[in-house]
Amino acid sequence: MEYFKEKLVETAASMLGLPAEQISRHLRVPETRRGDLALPCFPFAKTLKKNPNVIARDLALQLDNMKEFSAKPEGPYVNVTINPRLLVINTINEILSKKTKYGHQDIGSGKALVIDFSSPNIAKPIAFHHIRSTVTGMALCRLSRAMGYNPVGINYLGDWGKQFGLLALAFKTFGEEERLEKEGIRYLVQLYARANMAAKGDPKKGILPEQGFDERARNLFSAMENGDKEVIDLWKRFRDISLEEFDKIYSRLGVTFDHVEGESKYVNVLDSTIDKVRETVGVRISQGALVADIEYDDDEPPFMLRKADGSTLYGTRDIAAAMDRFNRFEFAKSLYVVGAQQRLYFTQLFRCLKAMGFEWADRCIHVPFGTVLKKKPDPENPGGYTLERFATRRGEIIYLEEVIDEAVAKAVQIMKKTNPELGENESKTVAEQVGVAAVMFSELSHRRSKDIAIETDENDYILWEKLIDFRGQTGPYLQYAHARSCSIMRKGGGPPGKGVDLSLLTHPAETALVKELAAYPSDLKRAFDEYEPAILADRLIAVGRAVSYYYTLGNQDRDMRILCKDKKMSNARLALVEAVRLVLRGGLELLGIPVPERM
RNA sequence: GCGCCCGUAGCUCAGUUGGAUAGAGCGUCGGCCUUCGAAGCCGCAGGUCGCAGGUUCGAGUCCUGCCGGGCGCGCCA
Repeated sequence: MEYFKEKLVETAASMLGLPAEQISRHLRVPETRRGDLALPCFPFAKTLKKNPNVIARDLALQLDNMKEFSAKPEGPYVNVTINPRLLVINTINEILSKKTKYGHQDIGSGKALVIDFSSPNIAKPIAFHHIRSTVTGMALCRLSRAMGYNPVGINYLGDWGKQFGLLALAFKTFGEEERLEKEGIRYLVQLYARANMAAKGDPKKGILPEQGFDERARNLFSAMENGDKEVIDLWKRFRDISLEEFDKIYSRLGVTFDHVEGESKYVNVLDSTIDKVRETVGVRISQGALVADIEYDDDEPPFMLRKADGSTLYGTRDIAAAMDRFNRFEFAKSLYVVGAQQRLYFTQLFRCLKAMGFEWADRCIHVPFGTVLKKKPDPENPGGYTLERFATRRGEIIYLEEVIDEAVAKAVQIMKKTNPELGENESKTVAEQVGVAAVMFSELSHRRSKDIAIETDENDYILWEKLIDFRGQTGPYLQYAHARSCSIMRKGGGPPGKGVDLSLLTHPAETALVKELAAYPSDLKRAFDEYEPAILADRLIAVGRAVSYYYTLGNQDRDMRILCKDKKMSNARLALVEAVRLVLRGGLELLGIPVPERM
């Protein structure tokens, strides 16, 4: 496809005497019935001082004479159809030779691209909302590798901060050793909820905060920062318990990191970090706290480095971490896949780094995403609904593990009916893969900026059938399309060797399918450029749809089957299906979604 | 109150950075299993693109003002 676009732009540019860039900016994909590419000529009318209809007519004439295209003017548009024979041959051959690396590029030329993602807080379980940063971050790692970067995935644990003072205090005052031993992280959640209650109370329920609890927690965190052994030992236990729990989920999701490190890594350099800020941008005391003296908008809260009680905040640790990352990796880009709530925070962090004189501050990019909300029926407005947050501080939480389990259970159920002949082992593996795909893909199929609403009934019971679906635009749908392509390849004896006549592929369903494949590379690039894996997900859905339709043609008409009587035709179709298989597989792998060969 | 994000079919979302008659999935209804895998395919119905102005050859897309929702706005991360 890129070849044809370039060819078109090149000829148009030389004919009109305009820079190629100006042409390609306006090149469009029109409605399918009009052709494959379209060039509106309004934009050139002014500079060339010619009637756009005339420009279109002349251009169409020229393009129509080339072997690559047929073209006709329609008013001020040139509609171009790529020679289907060439497009089919060109696209399929390219895929077959590049395999699952089709569409990959080397714009990164091996430079490091740091991705800070997942980054859960210690002592809290991985909740459903963590799916966002985790899956998006993983996909961005793989996408950046496909674009020639060397990704450095960092799981930057929230393993330092006041909440550990709170938690340690809770454990010391009313913790039960046996329960911590047995229940692990789930017990920590309860402790945390109880600690929060003690510290802040619950105005809704009329519960008052416990006298002095919050202050004692704060003191305990200060003690931690000063190296108090008893608290630190406790903290280490909480951390170990958490990491063990996290690993279970990461391995189910197939998520890996190049580095797992947390804020605690920087406790020893906090003073020198603050000194560095002081020397470069300056600091001042504001309401007892130490803040960075950068430029602020009106009413903007200051960027805080040290609280009035002397303990530090995450901002200080993030400055240290950013410096450390640049020193270690000399990154070309450094992405922070973190919720949109922290937008203001990150603009301040980057502004501060920039003011400190680090030119690489411009390479730091916050990749934000929307919030996970609860959507439930509105009792005051029948038929309507309300959106609210999950009250994690009160212990209200959806465990990601639970969601995956639910999806896997559903996959098991379906597979009992549809594919009972799979052995027990494979069946179990595949059900896991399908369930995981359903959960992961539902995240990857929306633009990051959208909030996610989990539907519940009026009693907060999750409507699982709305959350987990295997039909339509889903992960399992793509896995299914892929598994069928594998099945056909198995029955057809694998991809054909040399001497395949791809020019036999002239059926509209075949050329339509090839066009979906041909659009893959540019969408891959765009998915990376916009840090938006959903663009790739959409592309794969389009391929899946086109190939599913194509398969179905063989139901009515045996001559339309891939494995038809005509050997030459069959070989050509096998080549096409192999190309589809490679694209689906390559694309799903980039999204981090498992790709079973049967299901 | 101020700032940022979102608002497109009953629901969940696309819409290639300003181009032609706004597209998918789910759901509803109706079809296709003597299947190269029905987790599939086809069809019908469903839209004042939140509202009102503006910019121009052209606006779902840009600007302004409203409306609705989300998020943020100092010692949490």
